[in-house]
Formats: sequence, structure tokens, C-alpha cells
Amino acid sequence: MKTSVPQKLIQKAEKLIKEKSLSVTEPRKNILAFLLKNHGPFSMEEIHDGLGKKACDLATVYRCIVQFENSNLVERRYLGDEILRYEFKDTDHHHHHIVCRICKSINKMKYCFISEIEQMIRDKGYSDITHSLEFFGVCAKCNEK
Amino acid sequence: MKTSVPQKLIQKAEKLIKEKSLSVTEPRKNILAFLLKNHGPFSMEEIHDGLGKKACDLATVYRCIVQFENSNLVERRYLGDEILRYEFKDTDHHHHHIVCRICKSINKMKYCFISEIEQMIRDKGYSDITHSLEFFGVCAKCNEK
DNA sequence: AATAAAAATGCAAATTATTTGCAAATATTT
DNA sequence: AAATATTTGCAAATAATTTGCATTTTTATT
Repeated sequence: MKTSVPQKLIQKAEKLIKEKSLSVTEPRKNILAFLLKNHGPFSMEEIHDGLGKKACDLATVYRCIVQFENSNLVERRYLGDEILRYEFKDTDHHHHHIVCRICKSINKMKYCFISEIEQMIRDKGYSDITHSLEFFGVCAKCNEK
Repeated sequence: MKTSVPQKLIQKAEKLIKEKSLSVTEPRKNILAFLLKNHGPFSMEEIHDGLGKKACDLATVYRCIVQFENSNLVERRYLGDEILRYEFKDTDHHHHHIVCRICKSINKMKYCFISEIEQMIRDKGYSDITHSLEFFGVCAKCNEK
């Protein structure tokens, strides 16, 4: 995952960062470009390592990712272990993941209808399938205020 | 949540622990009984606090919960923040949760079909609904071995 | 384009969450 | 009831995340 990032993605990253009116810094460009190039999702450490020699401090990765999350550029994923992972949030391509309980491989999954999905996953050769699903929203009481 | 736990639940807890052939100890009975009484899901700290004067060490809560998870008595939930929470796993009543982004209230939800569900949640007065959904299974490659 | 003001970074230290070692206590087996 | 195995409490170790602050970089202003 330590492949170099094409100039083009750096520019795309820059554009996205500007659109959210965040300041455009080297670490931010590199982190976002890395997430544009590689699907992930990745842990903080993985992102930090993935940046290679361009590396900024790990604390900076934490700070940038939090910013990106708040700006809706990145989304956090929970994949069953205790590690939180992050990926670029492509609003046009809502998706989920299939995680192997054994080898931990992560596969992208485009559809989002549980029963259909479970069948699809089974068709891909997975067995012993479970899922985790939670909803988030603003509750009625909070909406009144 | 520091309500005392009826004797009946302690006995049920004991039975469940025995069925999994774990040794029946005071902390285990109390922790599981607490989770039988209160739906949760709860963080390690919340469970520890919830036990009140019966409290065992926090480290014991960690150890017991891990055991219960491995034995399928408890399931771990990710609710969008960085805290992992645990609840009794009632295999007959698969369900999910609705979490308010603002007040953090947690509501149980019995159904499990995304679009239907989102409508239901909307009917309950929630707005701005999103969800998190991940699947876990054993992949084809791991199944071959 | 140069300068002033604001924001972000690196580094080290602080905080928090989780895990571990080990002696004492409790549970299970005989 | 004694012997063996397991679990617990406590304190200390580890790991993950956050913070303070001097320095550097970015943005806004001239």
C-alpha cells in the first residue's frame, strides 16, 4: 500500500479540501490523496504507514482524520474488532464491506439490502455470515428543541 | 441503572453460565444478571458501575465480558462513537438500535430490513438518518483450508 | 510580493483505555 | 474434605489517543 500517489489525485485532494474551506497543507493533501487512491478502510496507523517517506506525525494523522470526518470527507467504519478504520466518503457510492472472520480480508460491497446482500455474500463463497447494523439520527425530542 | 437484580435473574444467569461450561463465580453471575435485567448496550465502565456495591474489579469485568463474548452470551455493539458496548445476546430476538446523534439516547429496534426500518425510524420522529452496516463471514479461501 | 495574523505541525508529555503478572481466594473435581 | 484448577483483585505495564507549546506553514491583508 506504499505505492506513490499520482499527481492527479493530489490535485483532486486539494480541490476537495478547499471546497470544505479547510486550509490546504501537505499532510492533509497526502492523507486524503492516499485515501482517494486506496479503498481501505484503514486504521490511523495504516494511513500513517501508507504515507511512506512523506510521513507526517501520527498525531497529525489523528487530527486530520478528525477534521475530514467532521467535514464529511471521510467516514469511520467499525469492522468487528476494536479498531476504527477510515475511508474516503464517496457520497455517490454508498457501500458496505464483507470482512472475513479468519483472514480479515475486506471486500467492498455495493448493494444495501440485507437479504439480497447476504445471498450475494453466500454466492461469493462466504459462510457463517452475520452482520452489524446500527442507525443514527436526531430523535424527536432533540428535533423539538 | 443501579437497581438491584432479582434473585430469579441471578439464577437464570447461573444457568446460562453453566450451559456454556464456564465456572460459575460471583462476578460472572452478577455481570450477566445485570445484562439480563438491563437492555443496554453498555460500556465496560457502565457495567462496572451498574453492579454497584457488588462491584468486582474493572479488570474482572473486562475478563468476564470477553469470556461471554467468546461463548456467545454477549454481543458487542458499535454505536458510532469510539466506545464499544455490550449486551446480552438473545438469539431469539435479533435486533438493532437507533441512536440519537444529539442526546445519545439508545432505542431498541426489532426489525431488520433497511428501507422499512428507515421509514419506521422516521415515523418515530427521527430525522437525518444514517446507518452503519457491515457483514462478517468466513471467506471462500478460508473455507477451502 | 511582502508582511501580519491565523492555523497547523512536530515533538514530547499527559491522559485514558485495556491488558497482564502474580499471590490470594474461590470454584471444581476427586 | 482435600487436591487441583480456575478466577479474582490489585498494582503495574502496555497501547492508544489526546494535548501543550514552540516552530513552521498557510491564508489574509496590504
